[in-house]
Amino acid sequence: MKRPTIADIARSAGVSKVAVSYALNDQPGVSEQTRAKIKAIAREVGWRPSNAARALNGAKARAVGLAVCRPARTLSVERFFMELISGIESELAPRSIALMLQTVTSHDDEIELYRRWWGEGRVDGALLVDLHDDDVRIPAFAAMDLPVVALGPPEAAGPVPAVWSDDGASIHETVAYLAALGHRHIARVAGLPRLAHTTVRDAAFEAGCRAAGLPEPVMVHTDYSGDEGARATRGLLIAAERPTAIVYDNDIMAVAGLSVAQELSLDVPRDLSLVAWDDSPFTQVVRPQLTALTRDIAEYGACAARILLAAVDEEPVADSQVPAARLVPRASTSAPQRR
Amino acid sequence: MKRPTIADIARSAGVSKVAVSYALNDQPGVSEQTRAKIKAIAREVGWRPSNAARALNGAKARAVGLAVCRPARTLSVERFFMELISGIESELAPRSIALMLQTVTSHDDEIELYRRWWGEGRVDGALLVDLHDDDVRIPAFAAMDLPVVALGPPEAAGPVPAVWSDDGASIHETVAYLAALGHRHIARVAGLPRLAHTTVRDAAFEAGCRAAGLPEPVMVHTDYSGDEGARATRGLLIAAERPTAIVYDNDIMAVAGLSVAQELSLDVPRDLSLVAWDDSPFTQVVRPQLTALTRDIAEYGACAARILLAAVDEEPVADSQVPAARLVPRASTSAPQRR
DNA sequence: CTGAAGTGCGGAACCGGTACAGCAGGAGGG
DNA sequence: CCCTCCTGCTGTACCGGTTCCGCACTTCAG
Repeated sequence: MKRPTIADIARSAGVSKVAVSYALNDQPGVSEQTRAKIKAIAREVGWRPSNAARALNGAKARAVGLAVCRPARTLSVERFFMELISGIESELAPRSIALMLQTVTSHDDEIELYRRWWGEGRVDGALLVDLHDDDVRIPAFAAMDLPVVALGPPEAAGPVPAVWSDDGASIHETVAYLAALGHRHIARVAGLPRLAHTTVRDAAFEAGCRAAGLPEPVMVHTDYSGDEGARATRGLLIAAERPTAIVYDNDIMAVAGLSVAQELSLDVPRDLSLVAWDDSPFTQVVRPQLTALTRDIAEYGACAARILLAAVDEEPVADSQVPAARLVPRASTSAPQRR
Repeated sequence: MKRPTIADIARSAGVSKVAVSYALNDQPGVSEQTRAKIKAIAREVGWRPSNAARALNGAKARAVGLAVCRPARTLSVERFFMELISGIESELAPRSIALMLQTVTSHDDEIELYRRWWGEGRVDGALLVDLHDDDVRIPAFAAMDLPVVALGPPEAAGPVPAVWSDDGASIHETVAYLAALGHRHIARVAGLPRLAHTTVRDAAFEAGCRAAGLPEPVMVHTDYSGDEGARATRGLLIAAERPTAIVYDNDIMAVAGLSVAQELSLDVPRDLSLVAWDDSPFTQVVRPQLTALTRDIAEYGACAARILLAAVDEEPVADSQVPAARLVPRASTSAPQRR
C-alpha cells in the first residue's frame, strides 16, 4: 500500500496529471466540477504532496535551521534556549514551518552544516545565535545567499539582519538604580567574554559606573554555570574591598551567588544586594526573591522568526529591536548597610 | 549563480551524469582515475546532493520528527525537554540526521502533523512523548507505518516500541527510605493525572506505602508549575494531619515547596523532609540542598533516538529500558522530629 | 457564416538525482 | 583465432510533482 500520487488520482478521476495538479493547487485551468471531483478523490485516498517532488521544482523546503554551537549535553543548562525555541515555534507552527535543530561543536562545523542544509535544499533560512565578536560566521553567511537572521547586537552582525535588544540600557538602568540606593562598589559576574552581548554589557557596566561617579567596577567572566557563578562570588566576597552589590549575567549564577553569600553569613540584601539578568521561576522561589532583569526571551525568538520568514519571502528586512530587559526590584536589593 | 548539479559536473568532466553519480557515491562502475577527477571537480564547484532529488528516488529524509503537544510558550518551563532534546541530538548529530521540531496544541493535530510529515517524506521516523493513559496516538501510529518510538511505560505504548525507566522502582526506593527514617505520613505532589508515568508513580507510591505498613498516603495532582507546587504544599501543610515528608514530581515544585515550608516557619528537614523527582542545578543551590531522584534524561532521549534509528533502518526493535532514577539523599531529608 | 477570444484540458519537458540494461574494448582461456 | 568475461562507461527510464505550450471545443461579435 504505497502513498497515492497525483497520477493515481488522475487515473481514478479519468483526467490527466496536469488537471489534478491544477485542481489541487487551486489554480485556474480546470472546471469547478472537475476540481471538486479531484479534491474529493484526493481526500478519500489520503493524498499528500510529496515534499521532495515539490522541492525539486524550486518550491520552499518549509523549514528553517537552527544550529547550536554547544555540547549537546549542556543545551539544557540555560533556560534561554528552550525559551527561544518556544518563541520561534510560536511563529513557525501556525505557518506549518518546521525547525531543523542540530548541535555542532564548532563554528566551522556550523557553517558547514548550514552550507549542507542549504545546498541540499532542506532549509529556507537560518538563525544565528551566540554571536561572537568578529564572528567567523558573518562573512561566511554573507558569501552564501541563504536568508539568515542573527540574534545579537547589530554591530556584531555586520551585514546580516540582526534582532537585538538594548542590553546596554538595561545595564545602565540597573547600575543607576544601585547607585541611587547608595551602592558604590558594584561588581559584575559576566558570562563568556567572547560573546558579543557580553562585550556590550561589559562596556555599558563600566560606562554606567563612570556616569554615576562610582569607582572602576570589578568584572569577572564565567561560563554561565552555577559552579563558576559561585566561585566568582566567593572570590568577590573574600576580597579586601568587598562589593555591596553584584549583578549576574544569568539567573543560575545569581542563585548560586545567593547560596555563597548565605554560606558566608552575609545577609541579603542588608550586607549584599544581588541582581540577576534574566528572570525565571527560580529567582522567585529562593529567599529572598531576587531582583531581576526581565525580558521576554520567547518574544525575542518570535521576532527573529518573523524577520527570517520575511527574508525567506524576499521581503526587505531591517534590523529589528525588541524591548530591553526591565529591572524588576525584589527583596534581594536594598540600600547597603552602613559599615 | 545556481547550485551545481551532477549534470554540470558531468559536462565539465566530459563524462555522463551516471558516471558522476557512481563516482560520488563510491559505487563501482568507474575507474579510480575518473572517480578522483570527478570528486575533485565536485569539491571545487561546491556540489551538494539535492536532498529532494534523492528523496524522490526513495532515499531517506535524514530527519526524525518530534512534535510536542504543549503550548509553545511553556516548552521551557520544564528542564526535561531541553535535556531530552540534548540527548536525542547527541545521537542524531554524529549521523547528520536532523531533528524536526514542532509544537502542536492537541493530539489530533499531532497525529495530523506526523501524517503530513510522513506523507510529504520529510521525516523517517517519529518520537512520541508525554504518553497518556489510553493515548489516541497509539492506535493512530499503529495504522500508519511510520517508524515510531514512544517514551513512556510499555503498558501505555501498546504495540509501539517503548523506551522507559522503572519509575515504580524509584518511587519504591524513596518510600522505603522515608519509612526507614521513621516517617509515617508521606505525601506526594504529583504531575498531570492523565500522563502515563504519573499513573505508574501514583500506583507505586500507594503500593510502597502499603508495603511499608504506612497509612494510605495523600496525593495531589498539579500541572508541574512552581505555583501549583507551592499551592499543593500549602494545602498539605495546613491540613489537620500534616505529612512529615513530601515527594514532588519535579524539581521546580520541590523548590517551591521548600519556600512554602520556610514561609510557614517549618524547619527542613527537622519538621518536614522533601524529595524532588529529577535533579537539577537548582536542587543543589537552594538551602538545604534537596534530596533528589536523579536520572539521566539525556540518556533517555539518546536511547530513544538509537532505537528509532534502528527502527528506521528496519532492524528489529524491542522495548528498551534505561536505568531507573536513583535516590540521592541530601540535606532535605532526615528522621522526622518527635512531636 | 466566419473569425476571434476564452475555457478546459492534455502532451511533453523538466527539476536532480538513481537504477538498470546494454555496449564497446581489452584481457584471458581454450 | 574465436569466444567469454570483465571493466568502464553511456542511454534511458523513472521518482512525483509543476509549468509551458498548444489543441479542441464553445461562445459571441461582426
